[in-house]
Amino acid sequence: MTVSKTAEKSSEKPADAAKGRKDASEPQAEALQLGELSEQLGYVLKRAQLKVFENFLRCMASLQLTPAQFSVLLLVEKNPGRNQTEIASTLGILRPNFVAMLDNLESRDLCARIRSTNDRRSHILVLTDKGKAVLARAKKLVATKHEARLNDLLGQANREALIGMLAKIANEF
Amino acid sequence: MTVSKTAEKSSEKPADAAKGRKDASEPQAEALQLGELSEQLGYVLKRAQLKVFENFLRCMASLQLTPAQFSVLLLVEKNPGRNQTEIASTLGILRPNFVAMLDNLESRDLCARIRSTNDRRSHILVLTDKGKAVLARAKKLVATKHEARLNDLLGQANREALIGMLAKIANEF
DNA sequence: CGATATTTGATATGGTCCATAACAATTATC
DNA sequence: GATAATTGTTATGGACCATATCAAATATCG
Repeated sequence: MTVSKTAEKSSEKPADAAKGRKDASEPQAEALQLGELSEQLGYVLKRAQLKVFENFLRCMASLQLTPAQFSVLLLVEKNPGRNQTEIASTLGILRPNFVAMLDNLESRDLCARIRSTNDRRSHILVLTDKGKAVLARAKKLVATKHEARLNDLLGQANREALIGMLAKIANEF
Repeated sequence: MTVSKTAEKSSEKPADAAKGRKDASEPQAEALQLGELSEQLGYVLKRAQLKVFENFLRCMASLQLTPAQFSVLLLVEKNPGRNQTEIASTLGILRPNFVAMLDNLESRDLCARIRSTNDRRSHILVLTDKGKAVLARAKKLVATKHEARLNDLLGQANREALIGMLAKIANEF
């Protein structure tokens, strides 16, 4: 799946569908049974991921950062001086698709491509001062408005357990 | 993100990138630090979801069913006699996008559209005999080859806890 | 050294999924 | 009975993903 750009309109709520479900009375077609679907790993994973990305975009509305862009800034900050191929492949982004993404970040003066002196084919990536500042603000927003919501919902211990299990799936499944 | 259709070529491994990382010696650019990324809910969720969908497609290769198609068959089986709007919106699929999906399933004789006698605008959805048979085989494949893998990886208790937390996120985040 | 192969960033292109607008047929509403 | 709403559908555009290909630069190896 993918991130919807417009973050504001959820348009179609997964469960509870088709009718506004007012009060009582009225013809009211009864709700559909999800059945085994609610136990399917892929189904619930996807739904959760969509909700999380949606919330992320809302939290980042003031900074106009998508999850993918945020991950690039984070990785470049943590690993300054790496080239496009290294950053992209670490994030699972194919090099051709990374070009437009960098064009965007560079045009907003958040990061910069610098020709490497060792290997004049490659572009070294670094965050600009503005990029560092924006990333700092983004981190705070994510921590206070996004990740904090998980604690409210699951509790600290469960949140950590969840992240751990997801990481294990991502790495070993 | 989305499901890659070709299921076989992972092409870009997320972590451990850019170099085959043979033994030792050689210039060997050291691995990048993921840093805070590995603690980001959205990042790890997305990565896990991709891996799970990838594995799902491999398990279903013999039946040629995508996660989305599987969910449609499951829902139609559980709720026979519903129309396209009801099934689609329950799954979070927009009606226009559901048309081609049904065209596909119907052309493979897995499900059928039946003009409703009550409301001649709507199409009632049902599984064909072949659809029921295929779905039965799909369920077994998913249970034995897909979901079972979660137990091997996390254990029964953790698996149930994970599904529960993801469902909670999907519904309440 | 020099020919060949490889790597890097980039472009072009096609596929899939997602979202909106609009339409004809049918039904609901008043 | 005129108007509004609903259903399935088509058309269309955007975002994301994947492959092939290219020029420039570098690496490899005879």
